[in-house]
Amino acid sequence: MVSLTPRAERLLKALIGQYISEGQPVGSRTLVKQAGLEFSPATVRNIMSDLEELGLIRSPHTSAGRVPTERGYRFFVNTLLAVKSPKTLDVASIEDRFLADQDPQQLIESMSGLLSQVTKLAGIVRVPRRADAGFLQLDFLALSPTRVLVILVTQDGQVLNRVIHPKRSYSASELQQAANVFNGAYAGLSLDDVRRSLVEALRRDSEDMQQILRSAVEMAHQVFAGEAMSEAPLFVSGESNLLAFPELSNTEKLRRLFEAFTVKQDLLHLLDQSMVSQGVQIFIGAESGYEALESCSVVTAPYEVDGQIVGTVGVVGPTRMSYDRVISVVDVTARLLSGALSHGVPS
Amino acid sequence: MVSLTPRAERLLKALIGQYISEGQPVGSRTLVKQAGLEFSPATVRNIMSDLEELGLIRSPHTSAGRVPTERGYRFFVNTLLAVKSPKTLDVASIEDRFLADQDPQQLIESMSGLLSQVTKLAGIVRVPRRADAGFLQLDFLALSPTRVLVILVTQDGQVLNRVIHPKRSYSASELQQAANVFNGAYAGLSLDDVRRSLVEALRRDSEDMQQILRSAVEMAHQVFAGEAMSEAPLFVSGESNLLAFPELSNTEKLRRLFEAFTVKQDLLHLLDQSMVSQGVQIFIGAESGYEALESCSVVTAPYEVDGQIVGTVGVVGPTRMSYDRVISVVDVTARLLSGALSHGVPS
DNA sequence: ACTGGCACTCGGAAAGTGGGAGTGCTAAGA
DNA sequence: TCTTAGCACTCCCACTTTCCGAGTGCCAGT
Repeated sequence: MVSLTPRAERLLKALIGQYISEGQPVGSRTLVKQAGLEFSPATVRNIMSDLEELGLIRSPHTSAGRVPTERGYRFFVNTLLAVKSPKTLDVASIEDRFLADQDPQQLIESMSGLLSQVTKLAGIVRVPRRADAGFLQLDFLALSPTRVLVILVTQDGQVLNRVIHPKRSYSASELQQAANVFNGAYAGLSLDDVRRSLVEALRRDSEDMQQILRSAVEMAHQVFAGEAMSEAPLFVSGESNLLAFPELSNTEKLRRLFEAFTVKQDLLHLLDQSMVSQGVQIFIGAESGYEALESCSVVTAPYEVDGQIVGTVGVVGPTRMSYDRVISVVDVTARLLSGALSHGVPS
Repeated sequence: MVSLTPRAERLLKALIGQYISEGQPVGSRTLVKQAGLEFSPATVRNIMSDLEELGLIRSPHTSAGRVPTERGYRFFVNTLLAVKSPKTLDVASIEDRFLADQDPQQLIESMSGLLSQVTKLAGIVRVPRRADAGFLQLDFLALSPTRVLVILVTQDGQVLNRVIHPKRSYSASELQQAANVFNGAYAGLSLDDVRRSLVEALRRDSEDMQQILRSAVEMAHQVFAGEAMSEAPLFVSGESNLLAFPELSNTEKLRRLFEAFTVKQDLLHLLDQSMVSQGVQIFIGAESGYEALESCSVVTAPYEVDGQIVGTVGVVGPTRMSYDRVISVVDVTARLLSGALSHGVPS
């Protein structure tokens, strides 16, 4: 890690701050005026020259000012950024969202909208993978002689349902009994394990299985094999906020970016990375490793249920974003979400 | 309605076709060559002049070719467009989507993605308003002593669920009984009517109500009053396809448009309009009445369940779109969807 | 070590230029 | 009377030229 003189640090910080708020290359004169520095433009130029050698800033061309490089941003967030305690206004508007009593699932999904509204950037949220959730119970509900509603509930309160058309019709009590037997047999496993067991059970096709359990397994399998189970667990909101940034108005870049929002693959990988460790993580520009995100930064923070990291919330915006504010917003959102999820949702 | 000589019609049709495929103003010479017309550019110019007077085409400036006006497009789709029977390729790729056995709800929602993929434009779908659906049954499922899962099933197969925290804990059999009583009391109403009845019942707070029904009403009310009931019933997919069109690359217009996709209000109104009558409807440019859609056209078609119109599918794209193809795709999608929904979903 | 001064560079806006595509009009031909 | 060839005209667009100003780097003086 580079180390700078205090003066150079101060300068860099002022420059990045100015560039973030204005979006224009910053010249020595402007910087002196704007930051109220007590030395002259010429001195500033010398220091800038040093910073440029270190790769922290660069000039778009000879007679423009300087703009931060990705490395500059990185240095900035690593060492210069006093993580601001979030504006009370922001916290209040975030907390408001948690007052509404909601399903955990819905609450989590709504976080992307919340983040995009507060930051005016794109909000993203990675929800817990369904397949990893613990199996709580299954129920069969007869809708009509040919249609049965299968309801799958996980330990963390997610609910999945699907209407199936069983081979023969079942009475309500048969269904009840099937559910009971099934729940007894698969209690405590993860959904993924249950799915595997079901496939196994069907493959063996053993005659020794209770008739009623066999029916339950067949019906349940239709739910566990369904695509709802493997759906990409990623939500994005407020993409259109990004249209406001001139540095992203390059049509081709924009296309790539929106493509990434649609395909979700890359973002998902990125969010998976951020789930391995705690606290806010920041991917600046090319650091994410995905071309589509090259002039963007991603700020993420994982959230937990009862101490276990289960997902991530975050924000995507141009590299020129208010890192201090965004970081604190993402951080507090993740914390509040963890809190709301961990001690249940009070009504 | 204007009437044109056959020759003028032919010319207009060729011009619009050419403009749709190339996106450039069309000149007299180009038109003669491209459309293989047997008269000269000069004649074409004369006819164009007439068409311009009628307001069907216009020149962006003196020495450019002509482009269709909205009125021109309107005339085109109204009288010149032989509604092409859809390409077998398109139909096949659409039908493929229906093979997968799905929830009606999911099937409907997936239509927006389907339409956007097939047309390379933005696909939209208005799903049936939950509040209008017929109430089929309600069930209570104890998850834990303090949490009860309420499952609401409508006659058309939609399922809505929510976890609530009742004041006191109920046994499984109590819940069962409560559900039975409730279902008996409210059978056959629409969800909206049920909701109203519940509010009423709670307000009267009558002592003469059975204790068990009263509990059921209280718990049910939490579901019926929830925001899930009033959620905007509109899905949009493939917005990013629209970035490919140069005529929409104007950043401000684009912002407006994407804003409309996010807010949904305006689009919803538009789709509501299209639900009143059968068959494909087309809103060209300003015809929609919404500024955000000013250089866009919207093609919609309602879909039905058992002869009742319940929602709409559609496509949003630039006014310069392949109306023939888009119309047939939207039409066949709506038909296939109606079909799939009406005789149940075979597995 | 800092600063004022100064020559230099370069991008971007403004103004000028030429070419080409397309038009409208007119007059001649079918 | 309708069509067409010819022609003058218009106007955009792409290209160059010019000019200005912001900003730099360097040097010499404090």
